[in-house]
Amino acid sequence: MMDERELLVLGLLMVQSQHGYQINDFIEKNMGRVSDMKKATAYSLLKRLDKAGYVAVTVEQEGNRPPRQVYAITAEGEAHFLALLRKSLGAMENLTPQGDISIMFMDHLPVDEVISQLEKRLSKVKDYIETLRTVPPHCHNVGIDLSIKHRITLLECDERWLNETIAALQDGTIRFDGQ
Amino acid sequence: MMDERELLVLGLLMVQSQHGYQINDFIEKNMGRVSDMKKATAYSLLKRLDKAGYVAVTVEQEGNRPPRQVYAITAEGEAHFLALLRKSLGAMENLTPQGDISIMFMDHLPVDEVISQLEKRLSKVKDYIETLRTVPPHCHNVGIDLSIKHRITLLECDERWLNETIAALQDGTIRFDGQ
DNA sequence: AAAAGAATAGTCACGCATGACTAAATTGTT
DNA sequence: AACAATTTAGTCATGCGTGACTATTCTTTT
Repeated sequence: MMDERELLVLGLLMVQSQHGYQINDFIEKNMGRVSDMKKATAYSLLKRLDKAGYVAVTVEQEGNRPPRQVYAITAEGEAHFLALLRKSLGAMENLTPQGDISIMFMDHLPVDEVISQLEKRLSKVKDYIETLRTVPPHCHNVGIDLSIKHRITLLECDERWLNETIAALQDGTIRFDGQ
Repeated sequence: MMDERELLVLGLLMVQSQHGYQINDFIEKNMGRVSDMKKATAYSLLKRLDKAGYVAVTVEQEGNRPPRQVYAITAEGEAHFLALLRKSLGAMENLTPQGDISIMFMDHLPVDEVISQLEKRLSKVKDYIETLRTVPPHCHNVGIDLSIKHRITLLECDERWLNETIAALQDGTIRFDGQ
């Protein structure tokens, strides 16, 4: 989890040196779909990466604006980035997915309420798939396009599962104990 | 994320009062598949829930063993549990899945190395599906069985995606820029 | 019976993540 | 020209999560 954030920040610095605000801005605007990292976290991560020697900081004065820290990846940083990348590519994500705990305990609510909540979830999933579909293809970067396709594929699978589960709850194929 | 852990602990207490060790033991052994919560976290969560009035603590002395805290859910705790459950059932999980950052940056590695890492990932996914398939059905609790089926469904989808992606990388349907 | 190992039941210091805050410069408004 | 709003660029206190540690009891082994 922490590794992934390190990977993301180092990956952005692999393309070009950036200052803290730029990195945060990019994460919030373009990468909002793949990371929920917050601004303060990006800054503290950069500080840690600097201390570890993976990034080099220089201070830049532009006009009479306040001085900014500019972060650039070092040679060790690049090596570290590649090591993290290999490790993360070969690992299985998602060992403990969020949202499944509530499925486990659904028996504690009446069936019709479970159905209406799952319908809410379903409509959110549909909306999100639509949003992802409208992301324009990123020509010079196969990985980004692949990762978006990956997300869409998994969400479509979840959509199917939700539809089937709601149907099974409605027609009584799935029955709660004692209801 | 924190809500899910609260939901899990309160859910366990909905069935019966437990002491800290029992809860942790249950999470580690039976729930290891759905939560990676650690022992110390369970204890600190219980302390917080106590302070919030959602659980009541009594000290129990058994034989000449050291005294144990026994945690029981209160009426407010049950109400809170049901509120969390509704909220979590109706929410879309997994907005930012782990493991996808590395997909985004795969362009930084040579194609054949990407393929071999994805093959590693694929074999882990397959193994995990096998493990989940051997979990015995839990007769009196529809939710638990459903959540396991959900996991398997999503993992099978990921397995298909990995197979397709590896194939596309191998036969050159997907090409890296400049390679 | 003595020592080693495992199970039981926690505590605590430390590190990461973040909401809330600060503060200057720039742009827009009247 | 004066004032407000927005953008830019951070900092900091606080809270959550956990690895590592403590300490007692129970169970084997030798």
